[in-house]
Amino acid sequence: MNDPAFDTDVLTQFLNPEQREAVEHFEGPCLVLAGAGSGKTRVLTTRVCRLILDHGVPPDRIMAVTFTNKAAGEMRERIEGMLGRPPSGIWMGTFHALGARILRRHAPRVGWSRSFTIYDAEQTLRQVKRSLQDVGLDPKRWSPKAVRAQISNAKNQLVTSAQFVEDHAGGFDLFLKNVARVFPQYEEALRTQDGMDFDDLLVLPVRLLSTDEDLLQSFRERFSFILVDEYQDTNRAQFRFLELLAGGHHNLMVVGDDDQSIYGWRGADIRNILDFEASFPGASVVRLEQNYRSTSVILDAANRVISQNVDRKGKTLRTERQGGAPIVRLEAADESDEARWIVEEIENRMLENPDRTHRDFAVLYRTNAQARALEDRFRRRGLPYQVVGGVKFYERREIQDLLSYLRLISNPRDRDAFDRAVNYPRRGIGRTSLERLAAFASEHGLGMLEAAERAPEIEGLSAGARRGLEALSDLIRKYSIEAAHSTVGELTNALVEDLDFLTTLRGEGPDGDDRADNVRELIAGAADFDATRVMELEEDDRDHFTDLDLFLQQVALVADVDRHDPGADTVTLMTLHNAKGLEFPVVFISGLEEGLFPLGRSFDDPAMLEEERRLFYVGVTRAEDRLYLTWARQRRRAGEISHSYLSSFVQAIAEGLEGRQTARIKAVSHVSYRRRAERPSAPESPDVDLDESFNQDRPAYIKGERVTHETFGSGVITEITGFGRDLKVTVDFDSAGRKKLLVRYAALEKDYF
DNA sequence: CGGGCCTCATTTTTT
DNA sequence: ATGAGGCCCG
Repeated sequence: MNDPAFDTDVLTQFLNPEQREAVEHFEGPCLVLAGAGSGKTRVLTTRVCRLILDHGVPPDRIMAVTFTNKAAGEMRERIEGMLGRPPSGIWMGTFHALGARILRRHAPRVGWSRSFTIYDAEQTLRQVKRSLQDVGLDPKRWSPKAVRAQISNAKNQLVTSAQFVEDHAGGFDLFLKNVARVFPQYEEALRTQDGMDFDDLLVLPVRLLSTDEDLLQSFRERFSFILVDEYQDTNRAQFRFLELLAGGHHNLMVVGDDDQSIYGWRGADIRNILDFEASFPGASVVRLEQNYRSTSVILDAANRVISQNVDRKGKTLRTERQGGAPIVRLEAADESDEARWIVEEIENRMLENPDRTHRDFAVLYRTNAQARALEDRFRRRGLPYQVVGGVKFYERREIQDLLSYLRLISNPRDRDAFDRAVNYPRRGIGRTSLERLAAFASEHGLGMLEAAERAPEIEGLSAGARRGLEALSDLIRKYSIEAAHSTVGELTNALVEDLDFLTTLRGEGPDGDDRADNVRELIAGAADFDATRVMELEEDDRDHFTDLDLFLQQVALVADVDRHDPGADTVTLMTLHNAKGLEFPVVFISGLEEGLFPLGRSFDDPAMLEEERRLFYVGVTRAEDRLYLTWARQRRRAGEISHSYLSSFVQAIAEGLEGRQTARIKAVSHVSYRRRAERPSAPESPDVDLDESFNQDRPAYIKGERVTHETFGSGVITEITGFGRDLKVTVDFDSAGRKKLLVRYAALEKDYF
């Protein structure tokens, strides 16, 4: 066997003194303030190895919390590489995944079964809607999304529904009063369906650990060493979770960067990291300020940006990579002009430097909606790309439809799954039948599926509906038996055949083939699924869950970034939030316009503006060699064209930028315009009058006039209604027939022939 | 009961 | 512009 001491020397010999100090930290609390690109993953993994090799800590006494499942997987691999064997027994994952894992064992102590279902955002929203209706509130009047946000907020602050009712039921805020009505009903509904929302995965373990002294004790003994990555993005519930687990021994190492705290809107509390030393007295603090990623040009810009923030611990990154290519600031006419330029620039860079491949490039943006214009260009140009996030695979309609069957097989009380499955594919069961079924179910205290099994007893059902319900319940029953001894792959495939799912999809019009492809991808994913890899099961867990249960548990917790494939040779397109923790040789940050980034809503709140600035900082520090900051003078947003000017974030970098313009800008720009666009006198001014050439496409329309539409072709205006931004025209198109169009959306051109 | 048409909101970021 | 959901009619 190897000599452990030798191993550790090898592991630490390339670390700098600060990194080594962190790695060699043994017991007690420790805060590692790790700047971007300072090698914190390396520190974390090396420390885990050192605990195991030098201090003889068994791997199963270690818990490591990461921000994404992917990060957990990578960490596991690196540890395995250093150790020369898999670190079996170590608990590694996101707070949510670890919480779920605890609950998979102990949920019965708080009122759920061990095979509870995890509801994603969509399912949660529909449950909120049902709950609104159940307490007699109109979901059209009280936005289910706002209610959900309020409930989620409360949970992340560890406020129970009872507490919420106490605080708000008698208050003056009508919205909060209504939430106080829905909240308890929502909680109860989830529990009777054996379902949990994401927040429950944090809240319930905390409840479990703070009410069950013996259990807490056993967990504290089990996990003698706890490591947390991305600590700056933890919220109240997560803090409490750590506080409980580390409460006895205080062997807690947290790694984070207050300058990269970007999840305040999700309840993350930057105070967790700023106040760590107060929360855990005697904590040692290590600062990692040596950056191994970026050139000094990029790092200087990053430092300049973040130094404008007040609420921070303060640190300055240094790098040995002096100099570097200048940061390019690009001005484009609109979003497609911007996209076109980015695509061309990537091609040029690749021509110029044959070592560059597509995977070296990333295009980042503030909002998912911006992906569209970019994607458009990439596709047209045939440049390989992958979009991370946006329309999530598991949220696609056809995937949800198919999953609803699997979910129903796994948990027959899943109401949301029932609602979906019963309606798709159509089987002659309509609204009236479902109302009858629901009435029967609540009358007899049954779930919907159980009620469906007793369809023959239900009054007033049509023969067709009765047959349909029986068919559904037979199908689910058949597969429930099947699930006990089949793999998910086999099960899913058989189900798709049985339902004739693919044929149904293909018959649904132009998207049908795409949707069928997605379903096939899901089947392939299910076939690939290897239950033993999802979680290291402990002995008595193995026979407790079916393959299907485990598959669904995993599906519920995968994030978008988890699906990012860094090995694929494609350009990566994603939001700045998703880019956290990643790095690329060449980075484009697009849409750098005041109002978009920073987002307009943050203007009146200094704390929000600081968070936006941290987000920009995160973006800038993703770049290794080259950084591009692009913006467009006008952009379609929410269907409307908005005019804007360069983001104040870019203006703050000021020096050393290489200013460039697209060909289209060069063609129309004049000096007076540019001066105003880059240095606006006041944020509210430069709306409409920026450039005359951009306002010419607002002609007055006249009845009888001929116009051309991009897709409908040529036609004659027959009617004009509304005015201002609601101006509508009715056009008789020569080939497309009569259409009513909103002028501000439809790109109509006057036809002069 | 189901399909088709109309209306409405949507755009901040996500485990 | 686009997608989802609601409403109406066959």
